[in-house]
Amino acid sequence: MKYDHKAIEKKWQDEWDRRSAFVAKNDYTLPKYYALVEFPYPSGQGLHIGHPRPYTAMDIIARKKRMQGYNVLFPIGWDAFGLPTENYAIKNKIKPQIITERNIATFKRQIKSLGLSFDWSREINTTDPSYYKWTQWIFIQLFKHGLAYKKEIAVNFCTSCKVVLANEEVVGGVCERCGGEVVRKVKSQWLLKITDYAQRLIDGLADLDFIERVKTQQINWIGRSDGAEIKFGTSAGDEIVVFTTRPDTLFGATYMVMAPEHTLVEKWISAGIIKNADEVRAYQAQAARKSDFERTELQKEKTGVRLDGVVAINPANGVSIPIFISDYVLATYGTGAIMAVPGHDTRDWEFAKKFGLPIVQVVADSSGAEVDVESGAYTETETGVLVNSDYLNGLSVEDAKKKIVEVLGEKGLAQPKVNYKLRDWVFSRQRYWGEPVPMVWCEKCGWVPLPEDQLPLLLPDLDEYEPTDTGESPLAKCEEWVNTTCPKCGGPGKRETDVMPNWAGSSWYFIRYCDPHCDNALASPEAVKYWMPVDWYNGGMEHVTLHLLYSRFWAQFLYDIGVLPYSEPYLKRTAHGMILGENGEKMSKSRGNVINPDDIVEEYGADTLRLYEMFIGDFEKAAPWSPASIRGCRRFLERVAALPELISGEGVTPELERDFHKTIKKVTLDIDNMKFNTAIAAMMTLLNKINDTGRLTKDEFATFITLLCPFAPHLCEELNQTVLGSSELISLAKWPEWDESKTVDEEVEIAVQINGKLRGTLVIPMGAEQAAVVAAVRADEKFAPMLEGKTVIKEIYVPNKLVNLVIK
RNA sequence: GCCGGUGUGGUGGAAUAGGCAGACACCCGGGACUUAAAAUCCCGUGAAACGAAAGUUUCGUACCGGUUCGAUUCCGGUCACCGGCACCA
Repeated sequence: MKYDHKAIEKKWQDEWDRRSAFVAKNDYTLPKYYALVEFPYPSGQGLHIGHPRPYTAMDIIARKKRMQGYNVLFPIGWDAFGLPTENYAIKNKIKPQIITERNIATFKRQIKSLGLSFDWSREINTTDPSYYKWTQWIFIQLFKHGLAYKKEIAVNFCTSCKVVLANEEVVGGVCERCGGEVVRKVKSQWLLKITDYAQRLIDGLADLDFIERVKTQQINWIGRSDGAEIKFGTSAGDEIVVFTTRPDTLFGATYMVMAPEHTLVEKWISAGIIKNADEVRAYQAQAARKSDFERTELQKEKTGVRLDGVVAINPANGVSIPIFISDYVLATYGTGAIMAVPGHDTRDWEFAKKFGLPIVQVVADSSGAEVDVESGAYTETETGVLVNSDYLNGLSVEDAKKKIVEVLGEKGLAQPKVNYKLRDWVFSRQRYWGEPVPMVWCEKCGWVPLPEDQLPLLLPDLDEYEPTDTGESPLAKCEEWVNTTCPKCGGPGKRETDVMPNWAGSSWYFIRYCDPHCDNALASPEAVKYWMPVDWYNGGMEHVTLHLLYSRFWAQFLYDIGVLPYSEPYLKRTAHGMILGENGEKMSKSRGNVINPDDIVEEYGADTLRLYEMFIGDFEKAAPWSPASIRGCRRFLERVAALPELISGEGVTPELERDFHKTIKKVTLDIDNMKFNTAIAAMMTLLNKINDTGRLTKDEFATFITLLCPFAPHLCEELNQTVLGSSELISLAKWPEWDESKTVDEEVEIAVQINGKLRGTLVIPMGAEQAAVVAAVRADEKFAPMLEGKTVIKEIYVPNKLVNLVIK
């Protein structure tokens, strides 16, 4: 058969559509399988050559599961709210709705050209009011349960996008999206209390089949620290509470540091206690001006100001110690104040050196010997032993931690405490192209959520989307929309003008797929119970601390309020590696190494592109694009297309039959382990063997194209129809099974070693006994002379692999 | 600095409950077919040395060392690169 991919591919894509081949069945008695890929943001650039990699991988898994008899849900949709579309709208004076529609059309055409077995009847779009109605509904539930609240906070503000960013969106001190400068600004924002779920988000990971690097990255991001809170008295009468993970070192605390924003500073200045108030104010102002970027840049040199006129008292020994403010102490973590132990903390040591503060050693090495804390902090905790610490002397660090909290705890001065790095999720964006927050401000009632029958709260149709210079949302200009009545008291009210971040819609989309047209719930409880949780979710590493964490948080919340019957949405999570440019660098316009998938589909066909993206290397690792290598995949498919010429009526050959069983086993297991590259290599090897054999049976040919079908479905459908004369879809055929006994060869070639060095090979019957193998080696004309006159002092035999004779 | 990952031919990559390193493919070289080229097919292809040849030997999985009959795989140390976090007390 001449392999004309252009004629074949469109034909079968249409045929799959016509027969609704991949539509998931709503028969909840069938065994189900839910395979999920991260739905794309339909950007103006069109599909990236990286997209087909995870899509094809999950497509192969979905197709194989379907062929194995599962009712498979493999859905797709569009995560379409977001800044790039809005920025494009501003620049080109086109409505975001229209741009989004266009981009989706392009993406859809491109994705369809790849022959992915998505269930298009369940296509969703986060910007569709029937979808974001339920995003808004979830927000209201969060509000009703006290998990959404509005607060004046210092937020990350991108000066270029003019928008507030979540901590997760600030990368290296600059805006993740545009690279613009990020400054801190105080604004009233909606926040979601993800911190309430910090521990559950850690604990939940234990039983999930997530790849290890995803788990550790989430755990590190949540950042649990076990320690204690300790109260320090002051000469001003107020108490300073600190959080520390090293309460054992309390006797070594020689000064204290508070964040410049700490409320006590303000209180003491107003009370006239602080004598150098001007200096303190100047430092506060300077710290507030610094952007995150400057803070990290300037971190080498410690700065700070001593509060003159007030001292603290170390509760362990009653010693008076000075108090400083410094921006190396963060207002947002712990209590915003620390006890400084310069002998055993690197940061405190640097600060103490700079300000000439005393450095006291309270931990010695395991032998109890003094260590030098003048030239650097001693931070060893495993083997350290306490010294200069009264009743803690001689204890290990671990024991001392417990003891001191116990002793001070009795006086009410200390208690165990757990802290997390995770902060609440800043949920407001002062932009246009997002879900409106369904809340009304009423002077009398405060913030009031819209009643459910007023959802969705539609995004008004504007002509101007520019954010204002004050950082207010463009919606604020739309007075007829802003001014409304309070749903509670009927008095005048004003709508919230900020919109949700683009992480909102993607935090629950996998639930909507279960029942995408449901109009009285996120999805019907029966559908959710049947389809959820997602059996296998593949996505990028870049979403581990954002989307993946946020969506687990929402799922846990929805479980708590009885909407989801499972608290964890995804059973299994894997991550794909990036496709890099030919030069091994990340693909980008500026580097000029971008490959357009349309060109590849046009020249080689979708089947070749699919095959190549799976063959390129280890699925989890990044791999450079190679225009030369892709030809090898095309050649393989051409040889497959030529295979029918070899079909003969003669029976199977036992050797080839064994090769088939081995290949079925290998491909089946490799797909389950995402080892697509070796699965393809196995099929290539089998094809080479068929060509060497020179003939194969019709059944064997059918088996071959069934195995290959998930990888190159168009060609296999065509061969199934034209060569085998089938009117059924091979995409829905039964997956081949192997007979274990037929995967075993009768004879096997083993390695023969003498003194651990390879000396040759020997063919022996499969499963031969050690004595027989050694005898065969001794009798062999090649090995016998090597053994002559020597004594064998040890025989090592690994069945069917190797024999090693140690001689003297 | 901390956490995680990765280092294998000219290239992408195989092979680790320790057991014939380099599967499969790309590139390259030689040959067949062709007036010629492309395509296709066949053969070769880690390096070095010896040999007329079949072949033989030595070296070789970032580097140094250890355990073992045997190490790409395990252990200790070093270096390089990639990703994440980063004054989190």
